[in-house]
Amino acid sequence: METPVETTRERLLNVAEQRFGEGGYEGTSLRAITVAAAANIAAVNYHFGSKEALLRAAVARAMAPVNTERRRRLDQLEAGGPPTPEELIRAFIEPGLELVLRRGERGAVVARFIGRIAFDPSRRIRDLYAAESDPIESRYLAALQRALPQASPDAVAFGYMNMLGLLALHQSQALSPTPGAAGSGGAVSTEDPGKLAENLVTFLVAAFDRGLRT
Amino acid sequence: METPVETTRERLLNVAEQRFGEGGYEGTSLRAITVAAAANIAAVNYHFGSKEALLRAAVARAMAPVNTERRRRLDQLEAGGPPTPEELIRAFIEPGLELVLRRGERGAVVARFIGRIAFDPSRRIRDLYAAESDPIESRYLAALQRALPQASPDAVAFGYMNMLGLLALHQSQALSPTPGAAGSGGAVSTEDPGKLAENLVTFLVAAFDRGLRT
DNA sequence: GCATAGTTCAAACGGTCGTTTGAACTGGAG
DNA sequence: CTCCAGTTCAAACGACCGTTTGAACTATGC
Repeated sequence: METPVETTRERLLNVAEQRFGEGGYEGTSLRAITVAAAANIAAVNYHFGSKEALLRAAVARAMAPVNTERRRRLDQLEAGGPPTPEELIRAFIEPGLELVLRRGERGAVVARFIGRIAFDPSRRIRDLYAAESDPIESRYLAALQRALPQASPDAVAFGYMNMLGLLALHQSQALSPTPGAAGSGGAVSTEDPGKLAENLVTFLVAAFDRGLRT
Repeated sequence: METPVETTRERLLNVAEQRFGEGGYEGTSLRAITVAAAANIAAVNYHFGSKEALLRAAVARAMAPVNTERRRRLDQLEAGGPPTPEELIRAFIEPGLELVLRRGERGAVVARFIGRIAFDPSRRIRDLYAAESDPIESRYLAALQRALPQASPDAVAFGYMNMLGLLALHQSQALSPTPGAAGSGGAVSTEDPGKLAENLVTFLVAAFDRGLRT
């Protein structure tokens, strides 16, 4: 088996999503990234052009398989009869959690990266994430509206935003309490990605079914 | 009416929660804060000691009335019969949204500040928020467990974390879409704080009632 | 051999960061 | 008035930031 040599570009992307996921965009320096990636600082500007362009490339690479899987599931659902709310929620949540958490340690890094960037304090950074999931968003909204005809467009959008936000929070692992905190002794949902996805779907299905007024 | 002269310390706290709420901790410089507050840079270290201590003081001041109101509501609920899940959820959500959003423009700034800090990318910053709402958290968890005896402790903690996360996301206004985005044309929930609180409570009550397995 | 395009490198650029210093100002107490 | 604690100030500290430069290295094609 030939050694799959990682290019400098790949190492930069790998380290970038790890570090950006830990400290956020502003809280992570290019020097910290390039040192960890065993690359020269100038390599960032050579391969990507700027710090923000590096982030953009990392977001695009991380979101690509998630978007592909979501599109595939939506196509499949719409090929059959009109999908139920639960089927639509599954088609959104599971690609975001399972596809990314199932493959060991590295998947958790990618998930945390996506979840953090989605709710970065800076609007400009959040928009980088939004731009990557933009086209599929209106498809979900339309499908949810058809599956929930009694709910107003505002209510559907409200539910969709809550779903998106909760997913991002679990991806970013920001909901796991501080190890030394007074509350529960940890392990809220970090045990098994599959179980987390199942719990989150159940939670959201109940909320969508009876929690969307007007 | 005598002029209520703002002290330098107060102006620093006011501007800090505004700027930290916009750009996050790492993305906001002390110089940006002190210029907007018409104060000298050294005033921060004189009155607070460091940038992080300024943030800590701002978080404490912003959370104080919310925590007080939550305690008051919990006391009142536990004085009567065993509270329902809806009553507990209201006692958590409404102090976080109404108490802070009802008083005009300034309340929205405080809410955004709290919501942003609660999910700052840096663990150390998030812990500053957690430390401020620490003692009341176990009270809520215990009360929720009593109100939902059929749910496991893990499930209750899962629901509580989702509630806390969704509240913070709405407080931070991170769920309002980009003005120019493809999705809904904005106004997901920004219309009226009271309506937002009502929608969020309804959403969460449904999720707690039928969405917590095991 | 030589030329060439692609990549890496050490070093430096100007700028901004949080923090510190020591002097200047302020207003009430003795 | 003098004194003094409390506060504000301009200026500078060293460190780190993202970005740029221009030379050095690498590998492939002729």
